[in-house]
Amino acid sequence: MANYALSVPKKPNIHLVANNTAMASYPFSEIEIKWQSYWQTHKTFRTPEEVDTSKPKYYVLDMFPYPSGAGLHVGHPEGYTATDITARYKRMKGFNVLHPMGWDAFGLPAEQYAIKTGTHPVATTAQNITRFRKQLQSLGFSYDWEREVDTTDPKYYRWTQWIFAKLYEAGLAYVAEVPVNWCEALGTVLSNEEVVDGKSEVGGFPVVRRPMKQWMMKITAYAERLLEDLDTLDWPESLKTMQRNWIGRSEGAEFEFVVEGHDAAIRVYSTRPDTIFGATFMVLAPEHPLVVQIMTPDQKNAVQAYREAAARKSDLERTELAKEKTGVWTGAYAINPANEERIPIWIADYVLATYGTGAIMAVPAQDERDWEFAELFGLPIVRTVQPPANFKGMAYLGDGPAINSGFLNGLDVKEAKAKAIQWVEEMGIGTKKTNFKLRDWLFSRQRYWGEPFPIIYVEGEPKLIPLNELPLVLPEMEDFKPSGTPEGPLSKATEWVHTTDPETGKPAIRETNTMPQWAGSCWYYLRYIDVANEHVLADIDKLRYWLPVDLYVGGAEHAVLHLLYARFWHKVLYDLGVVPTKEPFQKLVNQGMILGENNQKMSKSRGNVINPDDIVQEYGADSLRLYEMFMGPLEQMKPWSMNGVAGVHRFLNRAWRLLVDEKSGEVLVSEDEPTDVQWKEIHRLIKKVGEDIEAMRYNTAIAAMMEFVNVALQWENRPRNVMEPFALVLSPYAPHLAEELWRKMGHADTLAYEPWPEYNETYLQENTVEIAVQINGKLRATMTIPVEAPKDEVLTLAKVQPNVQLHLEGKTIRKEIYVHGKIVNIVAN
RNA sequence: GCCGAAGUGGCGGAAUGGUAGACGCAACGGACUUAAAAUCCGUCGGUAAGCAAUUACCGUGGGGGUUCGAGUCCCCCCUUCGGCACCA
Repeated sequence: MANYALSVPKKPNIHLVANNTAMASYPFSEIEIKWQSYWQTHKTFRTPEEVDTSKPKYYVLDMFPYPSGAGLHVGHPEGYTATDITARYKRMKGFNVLHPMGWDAFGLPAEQYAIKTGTHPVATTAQNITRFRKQLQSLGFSYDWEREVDTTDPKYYRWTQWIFAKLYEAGLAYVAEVPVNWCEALGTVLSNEEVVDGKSEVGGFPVVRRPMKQWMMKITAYAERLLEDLDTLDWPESLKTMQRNWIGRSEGAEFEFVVEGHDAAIRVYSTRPDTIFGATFMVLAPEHPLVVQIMTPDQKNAVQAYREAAARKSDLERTELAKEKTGVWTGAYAINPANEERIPIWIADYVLATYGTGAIMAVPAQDERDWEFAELFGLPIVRTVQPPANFKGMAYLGDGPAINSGFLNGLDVKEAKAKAIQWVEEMGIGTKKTNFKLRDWLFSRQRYWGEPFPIIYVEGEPKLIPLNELPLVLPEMEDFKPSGTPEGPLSKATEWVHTTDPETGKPAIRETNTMPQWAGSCWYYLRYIDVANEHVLADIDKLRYWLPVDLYVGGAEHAVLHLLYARFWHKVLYDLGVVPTKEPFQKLVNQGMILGENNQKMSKSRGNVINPDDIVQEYGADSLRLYEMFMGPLEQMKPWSMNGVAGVHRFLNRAWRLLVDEKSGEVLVSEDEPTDVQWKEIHRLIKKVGEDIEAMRYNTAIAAMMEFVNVALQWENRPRNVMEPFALVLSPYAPHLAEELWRKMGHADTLAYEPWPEYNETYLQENTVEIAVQINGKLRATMTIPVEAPKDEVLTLAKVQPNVQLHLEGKTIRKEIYVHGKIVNIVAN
């Protein structure tokens, strides 16, 4: 999950410390510590286990962080501040709010640190969590800390294992032989990220692909639903598109070509069965099982050599490096069932063994890849869709009438497709078929620091351990070094590995792989709802009240994997009746990345990393929160600016001075009845800030508060009826400062549950308004008029403006437009 | 290559089709100060004219279009960022 481990500051930023030692500030440190401890001791943000369910609820979720040794990054508080503002706002609007935080603490860095230093991951994880919690608390986030989850806690991963067991029982978890990146020199399996150009990232040792029995999750069984239900979600359209592409649904037909001289047929998948008359050759994936059977003796050597070369290449090499098409003829022919033509059968690695049937009918005239291949090897090309007259390209993928296609001739693509499918079915050689790009999910990791599988092998067969034995706890180990075999480090815990089957008493061996980091993050949002439940993953009534998550904020890097895996598990749990909703996250927002001051990605090597602790110390948490929101729209990528932080800090100082006399420390509110102008300003602000929070336009709400303070500082008095609402609308953004002002204005309690102030339209109405006067769309004057002034009067007034008269001289007015309260446009020539 | 998002002052960014540049930063001028910091007041897209108030023209990546009126809507193109990458 949110992982900024790579971009870590070790030293404090020098220029930051030197910069603003002399800025006179309100006593932010004192105030922030005071209110943080108040909230903690009063359990201000505790969401009780039993809430008044007649009240509306709001579940605001952050992507929980990986507690790296580096501590918090300024990227974390961006999304966390946004959700905190919304959470605080919703509380004031009378919602029961669930706003939890936890730790995605399994994973590779802790294990690697353990290998390097000999410190157990349990110890480093605990340390890192303590540090992260402290840092988050120092920013004044209104989390209910009694709902914390930690994916490495056996009380938590007991349920991760339980969900795995349910998936296994449902036939959605299975064992398959899948290649891993095996590095002989390091004696370990590497993740794809750890392999660079076919060598290990560490040390540059050769890496080979080696098949191994691993757990897979049958996410493909849910492909259709994962695709369909995207339509019901309030997610960014771009993200939904990414998921749709990832799932990659396509419709076509699967049908057979008979191999000449063999009792065999090649099954192909095509989305363009209408082009079957143009199939001039066939291509099989090199791994296709039929290859060995059909290759002719004189082609045998070439075919075998090609197959071996392909087997040596990694997936990456086969796609990224192989721009040029390659392939070999098998010597065999197939019969095109549409026209009875003999067509050669080739093998080539541009056909993937893992998609469709691992074989295609090649139609070069209507497929760019096939065209390229045909040209390279001099294979025939027959157009079966008539391209437009001006068509200059090679393969033609567009619509047009079928040609050279027997019974399909003259039909457009859509009609021809339907008829071809019908024909294939009538001939009994195939059927209509839907395919997905989505593959099953490789769920095994050859690591120590992850959830153990609740699986034993008895006589080589996998079997669930009884669920009442959960959690199956990770064995204590001193040595986390790779085992030297493709087995994970757990294989070295011999006593743990060798066990007996509690049912039969037979000797059994435990699964030594562990689950991937995704497992724990797939369902953590459920556990927050009922964090201490020892009987079920979470109580169904509580789930019914709180689900779905109303707002989920996190980085776009999880657009596909985490969000797809979590949706998958959620749907499985829905089918089991464990959760009441089809989807977990109703609304989702991706925060943009924060760049360094030089507009580059923050990283240690670039020396542009900003440490939140430094900002808190220098300017206070409220300033950090405010700045993170003021930088620009949440979703956008944007660079850090230390001067910008100082700018919002100055604003908070002014807000403080608006209400507190600097010399005496006395509060400045008066009991005067506010003037019309004062009413208007505060009601306008209440309206603007409320609307902006609802729309997550946090930056413009802050601009409005700045405008308000700038105006209010000019006033001679500070009426309570204006200043109290101001403190309340400021509070979601700068909660410490707002609480302190609220207290100074004489309130004994926290403002966290004060009702959000209401604005009154009558105060917002103006008597006069400034409008623009244009001639032919160009601004020539502005004038102030009574709001209710009728059109004739406004136009008359507009025409007597000196500059307007000047521009109308010698012209004839053709048209006069008045948009009420906005603009006059006179068209003249 | 395909899909998606975005291009506005020196910078971050504002603008229900209706006065482009709110708010903030930086810069510059001034007040306060022995001095500096902090604070406060003011100027701040470009060009030209004027002592000046001001006025004219240009200006939201480029080119067309719709409209009384376009940063905003439509078409074409360019650039940047993100995702996918032989999925038949």
